[in-house]
Amino acid sequence: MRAKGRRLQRGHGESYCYQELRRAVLEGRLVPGQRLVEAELVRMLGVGRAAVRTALARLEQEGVVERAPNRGARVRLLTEQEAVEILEARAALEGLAARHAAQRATPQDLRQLRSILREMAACARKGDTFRYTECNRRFHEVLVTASRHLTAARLLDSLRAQMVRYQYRTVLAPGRLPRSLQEHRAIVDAVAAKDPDAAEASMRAHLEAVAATLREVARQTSEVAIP
Amino acid sequence: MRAKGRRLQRGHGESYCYQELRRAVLEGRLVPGQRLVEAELVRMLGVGRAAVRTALARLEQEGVVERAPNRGARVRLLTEQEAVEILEARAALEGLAARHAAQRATPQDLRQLRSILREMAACARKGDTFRYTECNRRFHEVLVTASRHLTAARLLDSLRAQMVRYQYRTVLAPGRLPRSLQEHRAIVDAVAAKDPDAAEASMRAHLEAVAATLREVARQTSEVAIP
DNA sequence: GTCAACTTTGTTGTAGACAATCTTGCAGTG
DNA sequence: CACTGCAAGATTGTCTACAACAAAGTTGAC
Repeated sequence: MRAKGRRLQRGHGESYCYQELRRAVLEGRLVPGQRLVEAELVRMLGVGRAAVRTALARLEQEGVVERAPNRGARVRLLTEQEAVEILEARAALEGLAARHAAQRATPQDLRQLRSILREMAACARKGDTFRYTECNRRFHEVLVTASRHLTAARLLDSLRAQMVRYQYRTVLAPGRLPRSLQEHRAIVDAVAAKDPDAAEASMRAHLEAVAATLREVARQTSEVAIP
Repeated sequence: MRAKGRRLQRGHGESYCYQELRRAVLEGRLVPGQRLVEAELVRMLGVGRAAVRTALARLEQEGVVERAPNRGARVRLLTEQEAVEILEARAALEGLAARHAAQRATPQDLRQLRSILREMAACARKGDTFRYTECNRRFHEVLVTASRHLTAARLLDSLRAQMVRYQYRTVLAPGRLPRSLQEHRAIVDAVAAKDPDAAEASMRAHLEAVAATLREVARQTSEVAIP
C-alpha cells in the first residue's frame, strides 16, 4: 500500500480508494478497531482527502468501518453476537443462491466446484487449514457466481467483508474440518443433481453448522481469555 | 424539502442529507431515473457540496442511486428482473426474521401485529388499497423489529429502499388482496404459536407469492406498454 | 496530592475556487 | 437532409485553506 507514481485518472480516485481500503481490511493489513486517520490514508493511497472521505462513507454503509462525528473512522469490530447474526443472514442468502445455482449452473461451473472440492480434500488430508480456508472462500464465491443472482451476490459480498476477524476461527475447531468437507460435497451433489430444494437445504445446514461452531468456540474462548 | 433557517449542527450535515434524500426517494418526491445535480441538492438542503457528495456515495452503496464518473447521480431505476431478485432476497431474509420473531416476540409485539392485521382487514373490506399498502409496510417493519435481528433488519431496510417503484403494483393485481391478508394472518398465527419453522415458511410463501404476482404483472404490462 | 479549568495539539467538517469532463446547440459540409 | 466538428455552458472531481471540535496534557487553586 504505497503512493503510486503516476497520477490517477480523474473520476476514479474515490473507487480506487474504496477498493484499496476494502482489500486492506480483507487481507488483514488493517485490523478491526484500528483508527483510520484521513491524512494518513491520503499519504498512503496518494489521493485527495475528498476521495478518502467518500470512500470511508461507503465502507461505513457497507458495515466494514465505523464512523463517529468529529472522531473519525475505525475498522469495525464485531461482537460474537453480530458475527453469528451475519452467518445466519449468509445462511439465508446463500441458501437462495444455492437454489438458483441448482437451476442455472453450467457444466463449467460444476467442473470448477468439483476441482475446488478435490483441492479441499487434499488440504484436509494434509491438515493445511490455511489453504483450506482459501479454498472455502473460492468455493462460496464460485457458487454465488453460478447462481447468477446479482442481488444476493452483492449482499453476500458485503456480509463477507464484515467477517474478516472470524473467518479463520471456525475451521480450527477440533473435528470440524472433515465435516466441513462433507457438507461442501453435499452442496455440489445437490447442485449437480439440479435439485433446488436439496441445494438450499444443504447450504443452509452447512452455514448453520458454522454458526453453531462459532457460538461454541466463542463460548469456550470467552471462558478462558478475551481475544 | 426546503432550506432550513437555522444552521445545522456541525458533523451532522452529511447524515441529514443522506436521510433527507432517502426519504425523498421513498416518498416519491424523487422518482427513479431522475437526475440528482449536486448544486441543486445543495440549494434544496442547505448543506455544503461535500455533504451532498458523500451522502450520494452512501446511497449508491445502498443501491438507491446510481452514479457514473463525471456524469453525476440519478435515482436508480430497477428492471423487473432486479425487482424480482430483491423480492427473493427479501423472502430469504424476512424468513429468517420471522423465524427469530417466533422465538423472541413479546406479547406487545403480538398485540401490535394483530392490531395492524385488523386494520388491514378493514382496508380490504373497503377496498382501500392505498392504506392497505401502508399497513403492509408497517406490518413488515414491526415483525422485523420483533425479530431483534439487527443484521437482517439493516439488509432489509436497504432492500426495501430500492423497491419504491414496485411497492404498489402487486396489491393492485385482481384477487390478490384477500390472499395477501390471509398470508399475513398465517404469519402472525405462526409467530404467536412460537413455531419458528411455520413462521419462516409462511413468510417465505407470502413474499414468493408477491414475487410471482410481480412477475405476472410485469409480463402483462410489458405486452401492452412499457411503463 | 487531587481536581477543575485552561491550553495545546491533532483531526475532522465545511466552504470556496479552479480545472477536467460531459452535454448541448449550432454551423458548416457532403 | 443527415452528419461531423466545434464552441459555449453546465456539471463534476479535486485541491487548498480555515474553522470547529475532541482528546490529551498543563497549570493553578484548594
